[in-house]
Amino acid sequence: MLPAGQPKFRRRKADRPEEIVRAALTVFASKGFAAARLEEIAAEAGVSKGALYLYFATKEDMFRAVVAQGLAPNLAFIQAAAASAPAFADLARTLAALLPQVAERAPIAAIAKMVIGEARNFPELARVWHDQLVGPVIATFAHAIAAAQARGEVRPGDPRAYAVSLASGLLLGLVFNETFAPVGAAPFDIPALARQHVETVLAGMLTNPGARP
Amino acid sequence: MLPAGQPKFRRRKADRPEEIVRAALTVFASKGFAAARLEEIAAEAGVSKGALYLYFATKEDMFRAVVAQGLAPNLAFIQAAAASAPAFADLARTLAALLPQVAERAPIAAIAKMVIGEARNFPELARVWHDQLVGPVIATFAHAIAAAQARGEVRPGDPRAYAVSLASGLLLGLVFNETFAPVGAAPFDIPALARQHVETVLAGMLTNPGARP
Amino acid sequence: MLPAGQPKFRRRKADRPEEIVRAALTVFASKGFAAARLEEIAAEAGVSKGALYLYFATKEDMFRAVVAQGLAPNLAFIQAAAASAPAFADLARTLAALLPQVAERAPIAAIAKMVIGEARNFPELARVWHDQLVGPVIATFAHAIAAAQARGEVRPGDPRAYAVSLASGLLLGLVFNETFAPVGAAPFDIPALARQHVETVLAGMLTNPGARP
Amino acid sequence: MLPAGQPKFRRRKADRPEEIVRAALTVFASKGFAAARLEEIAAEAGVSKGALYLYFATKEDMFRAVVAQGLAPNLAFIQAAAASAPAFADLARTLAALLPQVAERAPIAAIAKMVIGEARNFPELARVWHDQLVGPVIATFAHAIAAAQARGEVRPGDPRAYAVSLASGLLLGLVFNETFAPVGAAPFDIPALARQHVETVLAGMLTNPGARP
DNA sequence: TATGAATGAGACTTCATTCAT
DNA sequence: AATGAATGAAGTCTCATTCAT
Repeated sequence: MLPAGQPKFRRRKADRPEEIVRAALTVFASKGFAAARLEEIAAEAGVSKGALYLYFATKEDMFRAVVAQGLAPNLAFIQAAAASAPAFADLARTLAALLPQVAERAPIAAIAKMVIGEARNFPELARVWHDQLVGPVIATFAHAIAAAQARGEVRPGDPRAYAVSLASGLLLGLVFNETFAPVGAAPFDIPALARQHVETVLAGMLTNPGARP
Repeated sequence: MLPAGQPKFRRRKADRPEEIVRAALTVFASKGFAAARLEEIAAEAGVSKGALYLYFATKEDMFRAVVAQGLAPNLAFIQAAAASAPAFADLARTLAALLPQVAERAPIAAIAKMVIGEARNFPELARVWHDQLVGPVIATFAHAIAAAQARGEVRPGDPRAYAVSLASGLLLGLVFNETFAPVGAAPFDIPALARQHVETVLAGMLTNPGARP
Repeated sequence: MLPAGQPKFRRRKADRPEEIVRAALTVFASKGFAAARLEEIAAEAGVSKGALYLYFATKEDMFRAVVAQGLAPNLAFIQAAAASAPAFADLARTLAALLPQVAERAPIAAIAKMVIGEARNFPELARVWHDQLVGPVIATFAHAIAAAQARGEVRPGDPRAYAVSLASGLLLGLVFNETFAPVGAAPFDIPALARQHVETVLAGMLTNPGARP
Repeated sequence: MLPAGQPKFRRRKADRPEEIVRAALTVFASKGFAAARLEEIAAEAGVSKGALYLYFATKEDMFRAVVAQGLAPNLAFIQAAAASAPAFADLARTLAALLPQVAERAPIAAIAKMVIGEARNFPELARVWHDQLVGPVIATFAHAIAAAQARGEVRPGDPRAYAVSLASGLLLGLVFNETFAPVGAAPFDIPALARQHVETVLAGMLTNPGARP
């Protein structure tokens, strides 16, 4: 019952969907889709249960929005990195330095966990993630690696497998921390792990690994 | 109703728990804990819903049994491997050759996916898996790596991180296949991936990687 | 097994129904009909669940048998007592002395509690108990009281109500003990309570109560 | 489906718990706890099954609420009566006149039947009823009776047993009507029964019962 | 006759979704 | 736009009853 024209401290309704998606991410990531309760998401978002239905038709739609929202920023990021295609080793090192920062800011790991965990229940999401993010990233790397092999910089071997090798250390570290740190495991220092892993894999891939930093 | 000769009841009490756990694994692994329906598990096991409760008190107990059952064989396997500590590189190569076979026979990947996905909902399971399997495996490897570093065989660096680097390629390949192959992605050849990954990482770790196979 | 003709220590199958009814009484009396589980009755009777169905078609039949079995002995007892109709006061005193003994031996109170508690669920049983036991007993007493009133021994008043007054003390005492003694209440000494109650009521009923014992 | 003008939802949160308890009392009293079905309670209360869980966490909680609700009014009533302790005989006569009215308005008998019938399944309820209602009432009466004995008004004898004798007629009459009237028995006129019973017992208790009304 | 593993209908309970306010 | 009481379908779990042994 504020006098008209005084919406000073009222939250903008335009922000609501984003707030809800953020809350939903938190709950979905910790409980999984089926075990997540809309009541908890509503509470986390600071709105009523009914309000969720003003922005999303169903719980599934909310989940899709969460997953989709995790896609866009990464897509842009990766494409930009790939477009600037420098020497392959530099690309790898740049990503190894940047990705941990991204992972700490954006909830990539949480969303990836959801995609992996619900892939059987939401195959469209698995498909979208593969077709738009995971597949292109692997292809981009594999392409750069193949080019480097042609130039004699990288040893023979399956370029896609090399791409997996490069990315795997960071991902496994993130998953380990997410899964076991809450039950008392000593967490990994993700940036350090990423750095060591990429240097190690690069040293194993390159024909002339001499120039180690 | 039933065709003659189809006994309505079978009496195989001793076999039932194992059959049910196998069926439960299938369903839990594909749907997750919360989305799995006991009706489906019962159908998969070829028994009635009620029969499940002759062997497991609750759905949660059934899940615990599934996860616990995935633990024991791996424990034995890993301990045996670690006990025979040969030169570090040989150990790594041996495991890289054996693990893909194990992973294809036993549903390690499926169970690991469940542990990761439900870690927040079943922290005891995450704890058991860490304390009894994941933690010891990492520790065993880290120990062997540190020893090799002391002998000058392995370059400086965090031994636990090296252990993660070694294992990560296989695991990421398994997860990729589990997640994206059903939606049309080209699956990785797991043994080949494991071999190339371990060779690459070893080449990057060892001070004198000359002796590549 | 045993050589034929040597059934020495085997329980007679002729006793089974009785044993089961006894066990059923115990369980029904403590849990009520609906909350009683056949498994518990079977365990109490020392037989398997399936064996119950060799003697009773359904759980309800078992309950009916329990209630019916509580009926017969009491019927005979009461009719014998009424047949010998001496001076009314002596009848009352005799019963007041005998009934507590009966109540301690036979589970009248337990069965009565069941009849009262399940009267809405098993109206036939309530009807049988009323028509064959409770009604006749009240009628017998009311008849004797009316005769005593005609002889001037008992004051004016509703004979049926007088019958209720005479019986009520014992019954309430039994119910109190059954209900509240298990939760720590000091139980009543039933024979003493019955004696004092009957003497008190008689003293209030009789025109010349002088001859108190 | 619904006739127009019949709102599907009513919003009466404040009234609901009371309505539900009333409905639950009806059903629990007629069926007993275990045999009562929530669907029937919901229908009786005019709400959906799910709505019950907005106000009570479990069926047991609902039962507890029903029993507890039958406790408070009686407590107040009895305490008020005992506080005004006039000559003992007057107290007894006053209660004999009042209690039947109370019993006809409030469902004391129904709730008492439930407490008795479920005492073994819900010992806490039996304990609360004893400690807060039945025990104090008996103690209050016994105290008044002992005082009257000290003044020479009441004959020797166990005061607690006298209290039971006084109360028993009314209670047995109520139970008889509840149990056997539905199957065709002639019901007792409860106020008349209570009056005659109390006068009879008083006449038997008092040393000088001359002043009979 | 006796067993007890197995069944399946039915109960309690949860929660995504609706809608009067 | 927002609320939250209310719904009802669906899930977990219980247990009287059946039947191969």
